[in-house]
Parts: sequence; C-alpha cells; structure tokens
Amino acid sequence: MRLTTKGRYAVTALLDLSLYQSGKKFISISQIASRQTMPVSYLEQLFRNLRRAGIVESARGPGGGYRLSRPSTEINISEVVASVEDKMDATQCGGATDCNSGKRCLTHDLWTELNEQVDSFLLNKSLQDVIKNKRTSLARKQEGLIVTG
Amino acid sequence: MRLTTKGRYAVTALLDLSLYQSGKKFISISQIASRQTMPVSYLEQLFRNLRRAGIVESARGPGGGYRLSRPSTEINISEVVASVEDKMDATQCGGATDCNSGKRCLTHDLWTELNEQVDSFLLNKSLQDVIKNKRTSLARKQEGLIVTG
DNA sequence: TAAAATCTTGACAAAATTAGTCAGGATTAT
DNA sequence: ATAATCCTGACTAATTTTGTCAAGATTTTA
Repeated sequence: MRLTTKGRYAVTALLDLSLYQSGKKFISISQIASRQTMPVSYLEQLFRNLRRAGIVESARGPGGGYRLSRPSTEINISEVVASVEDKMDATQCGGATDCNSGKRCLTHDLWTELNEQVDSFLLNKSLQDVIKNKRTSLARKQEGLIVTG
Repeated sequence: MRLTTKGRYAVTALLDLSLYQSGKKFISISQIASRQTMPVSYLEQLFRNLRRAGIVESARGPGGGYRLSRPSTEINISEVVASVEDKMDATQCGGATDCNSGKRCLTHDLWTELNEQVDSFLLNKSLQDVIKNKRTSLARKQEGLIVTG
C-alpha cells in the first residue's frame, strides 16, 4: 500500500479545486499553491498525472488553469491517489500467487485482504464526501496512525 | 502506523515461530532466517523490538532462541507491526487537530478515518487467524461497505 | 574451564524512495 | 507583443528504509 504525502497533496489540491471552482471556471496552480501552502512546481508535477488520469482538465494562457472534469461526487479518492502514486499494494509479492518459490508466502492473503480494505474504503469515498465530512459508522478512536508505503 | 517490509518481515517471522515452535521450545533466529529467506542480522534487529514489546521471550546460549510469550490467538498483527515500525511523522498532520494553522486541514478526517480502518482490521486479526486464513468479521462487513448520501 | 551457540546492542553504511527544483518551452487572452 | 498560464523532462536533495558490522553477554555442554 502506498500512501505518501504525494497522494495527500493531490487529494488536498482537488478538494481546494472543488471548493473554489465555481461553475466551469479554471483555477490556477499558483492560487492552489498559496491557499494550501504547497510548492508550485511540485503541484505542477501532480496535476500532470491528474490530467492524464482524466480527473482534471486544463486551459493555458491567462485565465487558464485546472478544473475537475467531473462533479466532485463522481471522483473517488482511490483514483486520485492511484493517479499520482505508483501503485497501491500492501503485499510484498505484488499480488503474485506464487510469491514464495511456487507457493504463497505466509502473509500473502493477509496483505491482500488489507489491500482490499483500503481500496474499498477509498473507492467509496468521493471528494464531495470528504468535503461534507461524511464518515462511515466505524468509531474513531485511534489517532496518529500513518499508513505509508 | 507505517507499514513497510520491516513490519511485514516481523509478521512473517512470528508466523514462522507459531508454526515451528512446539510447546515451550525456543527457535533460533538462524532457523527462521533460512526458512523465510531473511537476513539474520536484520531479523535480530526486529526481534529486539518484538522482545521489548513483550511479544516474544528469549533465551541465550545453545538451545536458546525466541518463542511467543502468548498463544498465537492472543497476538494481533497491529501490535506486531507497531513494535517494529517507528511511529512519528510530526511533519505530517499526524493526528493533531490543529494541523493547518489552527484549523484542521481539509483531509484531516479522511486520513484519520482511513487509519482507523486499517488499525481496526489489524487489531482484529491474530497470528492464528492468519495461519488459519480466517477472514475477520470486520473484513466481511467492510467488503460490502457502501457510503451513501 | 573452554568452546560453541546463541542472544544483545549501538553505530554505521548502502540502497531506495520521496520530495522538490529547475530551465526552458508551448499556448492563449488581451 | 506581452504576460499569464500550462507542459515537460531531467535533475538534485533529503529522507527513509534496509540492511551490515563489530564487539559483547549469557548459557549449555563436553
């Protein structure tokens, strides 16, 4: 599973877009960068990927910038993260079933199942859900937990 | 909690212990290392942490080694991972509620909630569950989870 | 007692990954 | 024409992860 600040930046940047984009208006990277305190050139790199993934559209020139290519209800967090991170995968073996000399490694199913968990969670969470702060029924009790790759 | 190959190694090593430890017998690191194809000195480092966390006990000298200090049904994956991964990451919004100049950052609750998901999953999964390849009830629930509204 | 098997520890080094920069170019509104 | 913006590839810096190493401590057994 890979979830680093890169993915978090991407999600935050898109939330900013969702919040400040009214109608079909384009928002420039420099605006997002200054509002969210992120390096402009790093954001450019991320938006490159978001654009390739079809999540945002761009326009050059003055008045140009980026906007969501779909409503924020129809963009889920999983695709956002996946577009900038290489791959979400908690297994060592990358999903191969013969990861340990022909057999499954002892932990194969454990990490596969964890992957399913995380992906399922993020797939079912849209940008709009995050904005509205919708939560699942699971109680929140454990803070400070960081999942990274 | 971070999840890297370090944590995965630790889980695998303990599964090996669970499988090959009969009764109160101690298992040496070199046996685990050769069975699971892991560097001996890296395992030593991990077992140091597992021991401090009270997950395994050790004995020196010939016939010495490590063994689980509790039945494998009573050791969960979360504590295993937590014992070898360093928790920290003050730079990110690691649970602080004032992570963005006094306010919560836009994604604060999202990542908090994801971390809860992951931790709940790993807390409810024992070494024995992994060996028996049990799916937890949490897992089954999560698979059908749909966030509505 | 001596030797061998094992754990114990802290510090160090190599490798990999992540984060971020840079310079130059392309496009477009005004 | 100019200025604002996106676009791109390549590059470096920083950090983290993944180990290695050397020296020591403890225990069993011959």
